[in-house]
Amino acid sequence: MGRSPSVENGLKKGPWTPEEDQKLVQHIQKHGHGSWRALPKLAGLNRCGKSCRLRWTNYLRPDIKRGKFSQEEEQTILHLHSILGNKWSAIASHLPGRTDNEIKNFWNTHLKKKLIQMGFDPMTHRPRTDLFSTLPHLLALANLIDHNPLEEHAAKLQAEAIQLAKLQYLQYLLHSTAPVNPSPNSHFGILERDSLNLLNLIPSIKENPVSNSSLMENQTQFSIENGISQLLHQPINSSPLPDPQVPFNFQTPLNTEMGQGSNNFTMVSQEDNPPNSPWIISSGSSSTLPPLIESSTSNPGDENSPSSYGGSASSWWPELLFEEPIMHEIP
DNA sequence: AAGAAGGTCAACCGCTCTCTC
DNA sequence: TGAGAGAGCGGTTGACCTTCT
Repeated sequence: MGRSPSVENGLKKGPWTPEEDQKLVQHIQKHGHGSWRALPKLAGLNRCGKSCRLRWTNYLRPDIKRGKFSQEEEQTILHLHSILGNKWSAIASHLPGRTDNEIKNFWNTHLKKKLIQMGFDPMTHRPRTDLFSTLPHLLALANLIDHNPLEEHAAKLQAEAIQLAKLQYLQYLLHSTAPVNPSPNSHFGILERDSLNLLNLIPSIKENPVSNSSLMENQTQFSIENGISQLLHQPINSSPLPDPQVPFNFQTPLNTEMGQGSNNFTMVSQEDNPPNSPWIISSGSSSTLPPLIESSTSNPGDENSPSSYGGSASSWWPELLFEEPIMHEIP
């Protein structure tokens, strides 16, 4: 493994021999490493100090833990990576006996691939923007009973995604059900019923705290709890104009029709969206279903604009079934 | 059984950060 | 305050290993 031995500037490179290891260990045990640059000469090694430091910290240190990563360690890495990103040394500091190099390798060879296979962006830990192509994963994860750490992590993220979509739609409904003088016979009554039904879904977030820890620890990411709190404290008859305090961006005209049939949506990449919004689903070419969110960054016809994906809302959000077309008025 | 393809991981490279003078 | 040296970090490489065909 490693590289073939070579000599550059009189210094040896490549794999370490047992003799070299022994010299390095004996020297450090006796004198400490001191200056790494000076160490090779003092230890009688024909290596550069950097190579010695790497060999010691990644392989020879007595407190190094070898062997397979446990499920607990795997879970920790996933969790920390979702917060810290590729800060391997920072992640390693939370895993006694594991080196940054080892964790980095484990990530690149195992976890990253698994996340990709499950439809997640390994950098953001969010479902990839092509939501409809990853729908099968999403649905499969909903039925997970296996408590594999990765699947658990994935399930949390997917649950978070679904709950976020629900929250977005709920807020849309709250805005759209803002009657000045509600009448029991008006269409608003139906929409209020839908809103209440949606509100009933919310406790599932509290009961099943999705990625709470990571979201809470990473203040730059959207917090579901904050979203709920803000949502539930918002007056029902609030202005239909977007509330800057609410992390969703509702600028959708409300003279759209809730109904059946396929609808096109555009998933807008996370990078294009406000920092508080993990992603945005914007309206696409069809208007038979109210857009969940109108994205200001979406520009149909523009080549650089996000791609459109066909799909029906009820297929990716099975709990929200529209039994009858409901018209609602422009506030 | 043998070659190909893909996976693994130790080690290197180059950049950045921190410390000292 | 700026320059230089040393240390640390993340990305990449490439030889060996394992699995597949």
